[in-house]
Amino acid sequence: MADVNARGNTRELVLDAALASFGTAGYDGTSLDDLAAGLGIRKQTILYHFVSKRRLLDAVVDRCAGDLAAALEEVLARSRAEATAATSAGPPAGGPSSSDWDRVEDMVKVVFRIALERPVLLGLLREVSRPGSPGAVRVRTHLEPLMARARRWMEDEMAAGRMRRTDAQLLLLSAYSTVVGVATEIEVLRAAGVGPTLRPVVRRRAELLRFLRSSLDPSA
Amino acid sequence: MADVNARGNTRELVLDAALASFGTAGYDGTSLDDLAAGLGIRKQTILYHFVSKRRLLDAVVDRCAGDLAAALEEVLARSRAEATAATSAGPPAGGPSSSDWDRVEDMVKVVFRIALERPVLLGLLREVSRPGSPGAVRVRTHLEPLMARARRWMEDEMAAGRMRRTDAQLLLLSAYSTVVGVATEIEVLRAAGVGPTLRPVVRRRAELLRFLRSSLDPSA
DNA sequence: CAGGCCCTCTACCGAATGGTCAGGACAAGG
DNA sequence: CCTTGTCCTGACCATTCGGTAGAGGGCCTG
Repeated sequence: MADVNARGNTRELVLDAALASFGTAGYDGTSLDDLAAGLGIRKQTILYHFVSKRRLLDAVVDRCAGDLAAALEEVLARSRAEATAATSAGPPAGGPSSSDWDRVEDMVKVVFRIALERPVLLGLLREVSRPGSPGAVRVRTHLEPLMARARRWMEDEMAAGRMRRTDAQLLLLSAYSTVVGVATEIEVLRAAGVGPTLRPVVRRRAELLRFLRSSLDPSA
Repeated sequence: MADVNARGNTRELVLDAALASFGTAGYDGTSLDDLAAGLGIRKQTILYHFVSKRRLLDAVVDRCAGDLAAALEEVLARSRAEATAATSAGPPAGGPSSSDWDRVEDMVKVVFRIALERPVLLGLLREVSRPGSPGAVRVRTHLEPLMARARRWMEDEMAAGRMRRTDAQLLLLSAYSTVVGVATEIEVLRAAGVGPTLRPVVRRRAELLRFLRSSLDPSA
């Protein structure tokens, strides 16, 4: 159909379409022929850029994970800058863990914002988080370093008394599955005819933040 | 493999295996040949009992929905009996809506118990709640009457002032997607190597109950 | 024993799928 | 002009899939 191909960006177009299809129809439910037809292209072109269907999925996962990691990295850097600015401005004894909490909150917020702005991304995550799914290992290798890093940071903060003691990994996994669960919720709502309502998503976010706060805030 | 076929229950065996496979590998990811091979049976035997793959999915959905409906019906009947017993024992002006709330709580509890005892059932629900999935319409036709009934009941209670006024449908859908989301959470946890921990599920249940209470309890 | 009936099997089919191979279009550069 | 490399395509292939046709066997009833 709309083969608006300005030369050279075929790869990107394929990645976009593949993300959408994998996220909605699933990996098995996506055929390379259909994917190509939707782009006004032949299947062999897809196989030229990405050697196999499996590698195409890997590429899609890689790009999404890259986007996510970049967004997190950015908010992390910004948050860190603000934190140092605040601590250099005021005395370090001002608020013991408020900047920690702000950072956590910022992370949650940016993740939810991405989830809302690019729902297909959540669809892919949901699809790929099924055990045994191809690409499950791929997404794990992407997420594991992030998780490990967050976990180390949290455990450091706990050791320093700026966070309450809890099972950091379980907390992180809980937060993760909340976000993935939002994908389900959006789909359920849409299937029930309810339009893209913001309320439930906001509620989930508030729920997650409250849960995190009650688990982490030392003054609770 | 273990073709322990005591004659006559082939149908049930197929239904069990199909539920497990549909719930984990998905509809597209399930092949009739594999399904049959796992039962020490030929694919044509499956097609004899269930005319087509699609109808097999329908049958699986039907049975699951039947089980769920039966469990709900049972707890509903029991709860109703207790309610009438309580109101006949004490004066009707005793507690205005406490039995209402008990009923809601019982329903939530029984659903979560089923979710824990038969996780495959949740897997199927998760798989089938994807829009465009075959069987999505089937599960909708099963769930819609239940939903409509619950909604009417809630709206009656609201009109009578025994429940707080809210969007009943949105509330029900939120509860529904919470339950489906539990499936995701369990899978995520298992994929991360965390054993079948009870805690997060219990936490979700508490969260849902709190949300429902805060939305419905008139004394809040 | 005959004749259904229920259940399962072997054999086969057409369609679709992921993937291979050789080659065409075309721009860059010698 | 010819070569070279990039990008894309048509023709083809092997496999797998869901589904059909028909035969055979156990079993109950007449």
